Amino acid sequence: MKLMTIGHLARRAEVGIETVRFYERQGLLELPARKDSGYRQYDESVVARLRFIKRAKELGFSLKEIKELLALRVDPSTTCAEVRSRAKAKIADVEEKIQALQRIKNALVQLTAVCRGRGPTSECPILDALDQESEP
Amino acid sequence: MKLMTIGHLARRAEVGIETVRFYERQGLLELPARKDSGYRQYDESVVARLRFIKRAKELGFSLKEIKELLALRVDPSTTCAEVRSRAKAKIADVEEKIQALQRIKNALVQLTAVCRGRGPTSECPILDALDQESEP
DNA sequence: ATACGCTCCGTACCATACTACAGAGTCAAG
DNA sequence: CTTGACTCTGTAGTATGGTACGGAGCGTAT
Repeated sequence: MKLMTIGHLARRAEVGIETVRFYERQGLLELPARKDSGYRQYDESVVARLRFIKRAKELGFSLKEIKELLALRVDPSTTCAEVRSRAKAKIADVEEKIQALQRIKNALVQLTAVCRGRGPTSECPILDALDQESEP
Repeated sequence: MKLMTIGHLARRAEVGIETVRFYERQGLLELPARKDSGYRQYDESVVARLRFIKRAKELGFSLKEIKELLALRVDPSTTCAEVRSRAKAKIADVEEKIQALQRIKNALVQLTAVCRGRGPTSECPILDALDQESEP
């Protein structure tokens, strides 16, 4: 198992070194192994973890929520039923976001279709389009 | 056209009064009409605008991006072609988000399916599930 | 063996997006 | 015509999520 330094990890995951240490303090990354010198040592899997954190952030999840997503697992203090019920709640959450985005996307599509260069449009076309979305 | 005070507006859109004034300063809401007393007067449409801002924020858009979405319209300084090309860029953006959420959702679904109460699971099942997503 | 880059820790600072006053004026019910 | 709730402006404070030092030690290529 090849290990890497914090600098390599940060470059591979496209985040800053300080961000890695920040996430460690926030409990989003486990405490890594250390060399005798005190240098942190990371394995491959942490790259995926960091990329996940990055993507989830862009999707509007807070670090606290991301931590919860990463913690969805069975362990001595968490039963399978608990994990399942938490995961189901997250799924509902994610589905809501998908639907909201879908509505925004449809509104944008409609906006490009309606726009035909015949002069100024309404105050705020995207809201008009969303309106029609909800009451077709 | 019935007008409402900032307090009514805030309650209807489920945001704080201070938030309304903050959005006004940030240019997300137009300067409202005022009574002689200086009280702001809002019409119905601002409720929808605020709700849109609220939802978009939960989807990971910054106020700056939300402002851009609301500004997608033809006016004396913006041609239809410009609006269309900006809208297209936003659509691509939104589609990416939808896909990323879909992957997370699939990973969560898989996680609930795999979890069968046979003791501790891996370090981080959601990342395992996302892995399988990308290379089935 | 030394120079250059990397890493360590701690603390301080930053941007974004609110949230909470203070002190004064407004409105509307009784 | 007063009382209690609401609104005004301006400024200050908070939470989140980083980002940037400073001064020290580590690592390795020449």
